[in-house]
Amino acid sequence: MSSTRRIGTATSQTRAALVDAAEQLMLDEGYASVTSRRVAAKAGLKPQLVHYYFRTMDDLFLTLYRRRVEQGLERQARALASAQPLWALWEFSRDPRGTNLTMEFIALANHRKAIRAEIAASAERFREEQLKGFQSALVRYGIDPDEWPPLVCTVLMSSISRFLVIEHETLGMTSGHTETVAFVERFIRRLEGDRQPLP
Amino acid sequence: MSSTRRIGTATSQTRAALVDAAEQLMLDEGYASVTSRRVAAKAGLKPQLVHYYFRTMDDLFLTLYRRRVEQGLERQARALASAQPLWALWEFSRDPRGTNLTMEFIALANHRKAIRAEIAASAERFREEQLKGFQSALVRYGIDPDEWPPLVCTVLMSSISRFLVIEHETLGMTSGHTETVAFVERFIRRLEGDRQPLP
DNA sequence: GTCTATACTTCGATAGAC
DNA sequence: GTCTATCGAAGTATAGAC
Repeated sequence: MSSTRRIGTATSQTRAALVDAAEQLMLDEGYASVTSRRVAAKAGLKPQLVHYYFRTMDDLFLTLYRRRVEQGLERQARALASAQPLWALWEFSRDPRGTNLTMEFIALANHRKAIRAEIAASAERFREEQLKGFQSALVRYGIDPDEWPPLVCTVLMSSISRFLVIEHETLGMTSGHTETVAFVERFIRRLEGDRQPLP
Repeated sequence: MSSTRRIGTATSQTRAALVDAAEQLMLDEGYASVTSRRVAAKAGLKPQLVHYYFRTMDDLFLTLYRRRVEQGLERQARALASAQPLWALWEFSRDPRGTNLTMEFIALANHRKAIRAEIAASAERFREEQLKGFQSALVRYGIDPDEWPPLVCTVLMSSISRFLVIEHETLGMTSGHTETVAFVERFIRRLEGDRQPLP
């Protein structure tokens, strides 16, 4: 299948530098700016090196994406295992950096099938883990699952946080944001009390 | 300022055909596929014609966007003026075509400042109109505005509908969707009863 | 007013030098 | 194992022919 060319070890520092540069570019200027030339320039390297370490640009995107998913799942797991899982997940979901990257990947997925499949799969994993966390938390708080199904709660929290971040970070919009945040946090506070400072 | 070149009347059929082609491309393959060459190919025209009718690609994007905004505001106004404004707005917001295009433009806005400003401005207009509609509707239904602020309701409905459309249309995800839709519609039904078929 | 010939830039990717 | 010289295709945009 693959030509005998290229090897590029997985532990190479150059390789890692290229992934870092790609991530930064994607955040700063969008996925369309993540080209072999611009990534290399940002890392202070020659453009051809991108194609040495990654057979195609899709390879680079997938490598970057998987690295992010690992970090994200780990952070989410820590949030869900904490003393105030709802507060922690809400804060985690509102982190602009994560959402901005995710949105870029979703836009990218629109015309890159390999990436679309990867994102859909990982999104399901995030949701599954969230669901487990919400289920046990809501039971613990004595919430009636018929009135507030845990699955619905995870979808609601994801959609609200994502939407606010997109509007604010990408468009600079703010109208209705503080009110909506206060609204959501009123619910969380009823169940988990005030947010406790982390150790 | 502008060179003496190009005129391209606003009523030209060729011009309209290019905008149509751009819109279709954007929906089918994402904004990155909206290039002068591909737009022209889709319309069965020479690539250079794009630059005759639109000085830059940004011009084309803005023309397309403004056309969509006009249509969207009109449809939203009709929804809000109808007998069941909450049902109508919920259905309007869940229309995949509108959301898909909007998401593409938001992604595009990430690295095109002229477009970012335009989108932010129009998003505020949509929200303002929605707020007015929700305000009068919720008053009519006897809802306590301290418990359910109309502004928060508009943000909630927008975020949930957008999010579901993105997940479903772009990623093919469905987990939790029917449950969440049912959850939202239970609220709407309490206020407006069953959805009445349109005349 | 409408369209074409053409310039210039940047893209992804490969073959081959060290 | 690492990097460079180079190619062909595609991008935006302009000047000028009809």
